[in-house]
Amino acid sequence: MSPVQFYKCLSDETRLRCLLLIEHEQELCVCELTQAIDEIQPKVSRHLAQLRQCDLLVDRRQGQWVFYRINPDLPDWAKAVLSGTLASNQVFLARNIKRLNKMGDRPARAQACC
Amino acid sequence: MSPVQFYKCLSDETRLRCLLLIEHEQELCVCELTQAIDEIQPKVSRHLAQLRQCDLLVDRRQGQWVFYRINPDLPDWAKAVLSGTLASNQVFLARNIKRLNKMGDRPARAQACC
DNA sequence: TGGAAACATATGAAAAAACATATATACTGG
DNA sequence: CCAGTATATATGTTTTTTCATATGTTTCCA
Repeated sequence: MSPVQFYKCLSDETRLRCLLLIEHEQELCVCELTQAIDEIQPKVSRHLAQLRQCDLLVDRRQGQWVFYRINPDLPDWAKAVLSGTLASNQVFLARNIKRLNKMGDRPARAQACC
Repeated sequence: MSPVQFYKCLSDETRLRCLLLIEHEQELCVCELTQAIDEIQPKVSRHLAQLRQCDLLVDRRQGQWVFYRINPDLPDWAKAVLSGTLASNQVFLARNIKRLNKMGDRPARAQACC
């Protein structure tokens, strides 16, 4: 993946918040992200699709939910950018994490399986 | 500086090449960058101005040249992103470094001063 | 069992906003 | 004046957003 394309993905506020929240929580579904960043669902869904198409995220469906997580095959330098950015920008995400934690009825994760 | 704004700066090919070249060389003037990335001067100048306004670069005039370098006051996480990206993307820059090295009549740096 | 209702997510299409570019022109110091 | 650099404007392109709607999944009850 080209570094320009990678940084384009991080250069939108909605996408960056989604990525860092997922980095923080390991795995989140669309409705959790929608709630956490307080945007309408189609907007979130579109940005997630873009991140998936660029191979920054992978998804899995579990029942009615689709869970997204960071693509484990991302190059190390890109993973390091994400974890470093998360570690040094807690303030940027604080409001979103608070909203996520206040959310009721969060879908239960099934174990990865088998 | 907000992480979104920072990554917006890295999300354009011209800007990213300029930044990484400067990271690699410590300091470069507009004409060197113009030569290295093979773009017209106003285009390079405009992107450098943007990087300066966002506090990613600082400049100093020396005679007829303006030299740019990475802003030493950048937060550590941002510096780490730049150096990590440079270290892992040599291929991306190879052509530009070659062009820079083949350039004749490069302006001499005066010592920082005094 | 079948079928509707409720929920989660994705997508098509159109409008709005943001961005990058080229050309021409202006500035600045020697 | 000249070389190097910066800026303004107009233009074209990409990106983002929104609304409406489609698809897929689960629940529940006749």
